[in-house]
Amino acid sequence: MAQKTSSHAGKRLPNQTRRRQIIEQAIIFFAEQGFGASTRELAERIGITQPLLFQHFSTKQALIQAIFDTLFERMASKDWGAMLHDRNKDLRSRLIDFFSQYAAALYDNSWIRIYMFSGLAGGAFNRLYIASVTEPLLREVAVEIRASLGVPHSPSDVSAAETELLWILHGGLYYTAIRRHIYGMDSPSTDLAQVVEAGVDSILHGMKGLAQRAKVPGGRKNRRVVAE
Amino acid sequence: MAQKTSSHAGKRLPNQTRRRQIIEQAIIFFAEQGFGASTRELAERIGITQPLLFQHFSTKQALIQAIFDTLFERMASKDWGAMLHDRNKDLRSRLIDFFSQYAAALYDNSWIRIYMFSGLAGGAFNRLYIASVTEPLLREVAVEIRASLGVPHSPSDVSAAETELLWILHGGLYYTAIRRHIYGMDSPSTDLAQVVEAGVDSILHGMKGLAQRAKVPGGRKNRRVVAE
DNA sequence: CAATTAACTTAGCGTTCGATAAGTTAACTG
DNA sequence: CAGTTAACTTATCGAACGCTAAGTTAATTG
Repeated sequence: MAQKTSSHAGKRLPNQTRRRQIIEQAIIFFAEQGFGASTRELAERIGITQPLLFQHFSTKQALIQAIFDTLFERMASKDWGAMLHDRNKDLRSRLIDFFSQYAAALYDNSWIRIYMFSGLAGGAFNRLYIASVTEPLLREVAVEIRASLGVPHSPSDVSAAETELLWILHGGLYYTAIRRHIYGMDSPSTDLAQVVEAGVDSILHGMKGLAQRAKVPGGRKNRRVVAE
Repeated sequence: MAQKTSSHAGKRLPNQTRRRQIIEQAIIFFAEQGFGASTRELAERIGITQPLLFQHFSTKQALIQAIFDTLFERMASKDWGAMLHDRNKDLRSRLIDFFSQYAAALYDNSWIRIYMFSGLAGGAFNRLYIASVTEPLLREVAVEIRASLGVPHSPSDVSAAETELLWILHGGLYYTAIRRHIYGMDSPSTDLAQVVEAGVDSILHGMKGLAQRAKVPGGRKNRRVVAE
């Protein structure tokens, strides 16, 4: 009764081709509906019957795992680091470029919604991604900033406070994308580039403060002062 | 097998008391499991039978709506604005206090998880909350910062770019909480207060920059009064 | 204490879910 | 072109879902 969504009708596809097609459509489908959505509706959208899904993936969870593997591979294989180390450009331009492109990729291709669904489900996917992609990238950023400030800039020199500050920028851009594309709030008057620019400038100043403060041993651990 | 979570066993409760108990437990339960979780398991956790839920809420969706109403009321009734306008403290202290407490409240009481589930489900809850709570608060923050910079500081003077910069800080803190409490990544070496402090300092600098360079031509809604 | 009310339970309905088994047919091969 | 393989469908199972109807029992009232 239901008709296929694919370009031409019920062709038989080689095993691996069909498998890849299922994964690609499942990424889009589960990103929209969440992992609780039914395999029947997914199959209908692909234009196949539901039991065929289980000939390529033993369980629904196995299909979801294949989605994670695919997305992880896709994001981890990109080379954002190169953009950061291009010394032909000044640091500020490099950072703006890096964060602009990284922020754009974060939303693209259903990544952000799958990522949020996964985090809420409690699996290890997010921790794996953060530990092996995001954290190293932010550390590279911190190293570049420290280098341009003329302070020691081996990876071990980066303080936790500096990393956290970069996490604020990263998370802020992340949340900006969520607000626009998940919550459906459009901020019409500013574009992403402008936001990234202002964010990078702010964080650059903050990093400078942290780096200088770190030189002084026993730096300021000020508690809030409610004074008078 | 499962025993009631309440203090003492199967007492009969007056209508409104039971209703409130169900809502409170449902907040915790759905925050953990998502709205796809079953009403049977919720009932078991409360220590009642499942059909009793439907004597207080006509449908599962009605219960979820009651959760939204309760959480919205709880968050919107707090008076964070007062903290911002306390001129006995300097601006920086006020901002650090404000963002510290707001960030703490964001995670507390299952708020952040319910909020994320809701956003992904596509309802109007998040847009409503942002428009009536978050946006006004950030605008108040921007007004206070502009006031301390000696530039025009009526609410209409706040540019979109300034709001977006504050959104980065807000989103960054939000995402920090997510990372710690949803993804289960603990950043042991820094506490939230220190992160807020660094973030506020960075954003204060960024806001100063934006306010000064505000008369860039080509801006859409930028009717800037600043002369220079 | 008997009668009434209201809180709560027991039993079960129709539907949808993930998953399986068996049968069908398109595509390849010699 | 017959035979084999592999891609795909039909039909269905048991479990879990939201929700309902009818009965039971604790608390209240005169």
